Amino acid sequence: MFKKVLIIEDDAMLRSSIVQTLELEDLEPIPTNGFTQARRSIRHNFRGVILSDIKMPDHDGFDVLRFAQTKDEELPVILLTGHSDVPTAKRAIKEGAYDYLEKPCAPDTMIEALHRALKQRTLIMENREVRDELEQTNSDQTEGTLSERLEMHERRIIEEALSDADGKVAIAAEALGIPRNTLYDRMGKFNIVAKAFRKPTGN
Amino acid sequence: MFKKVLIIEDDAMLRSSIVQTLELEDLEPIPTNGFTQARRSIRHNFRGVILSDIKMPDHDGFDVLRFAQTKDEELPVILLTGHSDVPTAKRAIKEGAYDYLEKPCAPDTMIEALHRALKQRTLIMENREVRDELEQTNSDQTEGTLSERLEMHERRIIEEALSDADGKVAIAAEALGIPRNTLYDRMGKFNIVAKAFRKPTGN
DNA sequence: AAAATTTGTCCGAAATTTCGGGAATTTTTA
DNA sequence: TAAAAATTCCCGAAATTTCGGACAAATTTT
Repeated sequence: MFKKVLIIEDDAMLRSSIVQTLELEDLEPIPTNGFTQARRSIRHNFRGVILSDIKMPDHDGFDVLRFAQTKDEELPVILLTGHSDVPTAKRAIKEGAYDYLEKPCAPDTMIEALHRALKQRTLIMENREVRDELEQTNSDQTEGTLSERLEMHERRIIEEALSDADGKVAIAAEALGIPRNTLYDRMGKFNIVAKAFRKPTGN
Repeated sequence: MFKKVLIIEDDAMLRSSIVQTLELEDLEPIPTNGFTQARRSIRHNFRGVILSDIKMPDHDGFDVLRFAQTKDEELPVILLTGHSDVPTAKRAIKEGAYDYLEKPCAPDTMIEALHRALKQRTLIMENREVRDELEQTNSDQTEGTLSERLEMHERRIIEEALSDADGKVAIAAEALGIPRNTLYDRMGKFNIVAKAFRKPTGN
């Protein structure tokens, strides 16, 4: 599970207090004093969540939220808000903020919210990874001649076997259940050289 | 996104109030009056989350939580708790509850928490689906003779082509770039009959 | 109902693949 | 360094695959 929490808070005291709270919970706070400083950390595939004050000198929490959404639509942003700003925070949620915390808030409450956000972020990133993987393995071949597709597959099988056998043709041939000579025949057809598959680790 | 919310609440008034709140938000409440009644709805792959009172005549929220976890480790459970029971709720969170709400709670707050839980549940289920799919397509063949693996693949290609061609061998053959007769040869080898691929829609 | 098209099967020649044997060369092992 | 093993290539016979032609049966179109 992810642990990074990008903290955007101009009040130095509060900021370090939050950092301490998170560190006690084995999270990884990344403290910043405002939007400008935080900006470069906010990027697609950020492996964590954002915890931002809503009211700051230069920019407000909405700036953070909007910027985060341009970088990654599914990057959870939790806003810290004073009691009088709760309606603002609710509006922020409608615009995609993940949650808000009313200042001052109990450490427990903050940790609970962060855990939920981090869990969601982890799930989102896992989802993306698995989907990418699926797309790759699925992009096998959907067009082309039967023989072209079969040759593509045969090449892959042979290369995989050679790779597993550390480039040793004899071993690969046995694994594939064919005589060495036959494998050489096939390799010749596909312009595969065994050397390319030797020494998978180091050199 | 999922919308089901299994409500476990013995107080009929509060229960119907919650139902109304959820319906206004286009969610799908499933009201029950206690653990016994809810039990049969709690199952693996439930497409929603659980919202349960923590203090009830027959069983308490922990019973619900534990039972849910035996059915599905990743089924979010939100607990409704009186003010005096907040410490209990925090303990429940450590045991895997997703969140808790202090009674009486503002409809907005409840909806926000439910949305987060439903979003997480949706992500979890998507994750499972994609992983299953990946496992299937990945279980191609990692062992066996070269010819065995190639034949398996050839069979799949042919069946896919026939399926696309509505079981018409001539069309499938053209798509595969081979003469019709050759495809018949191959089909004979694999015991594939074209009829099996006809009429994919209706009859 | 007749005509036209498609299906499914068989045949046989040409092309390709398989595979054992052999042998020169390189790499690894002892 | 000597021996053992593996690589890479060539050959040729046996087996398999490809593919066009032909044709009866089944289906669809007209």
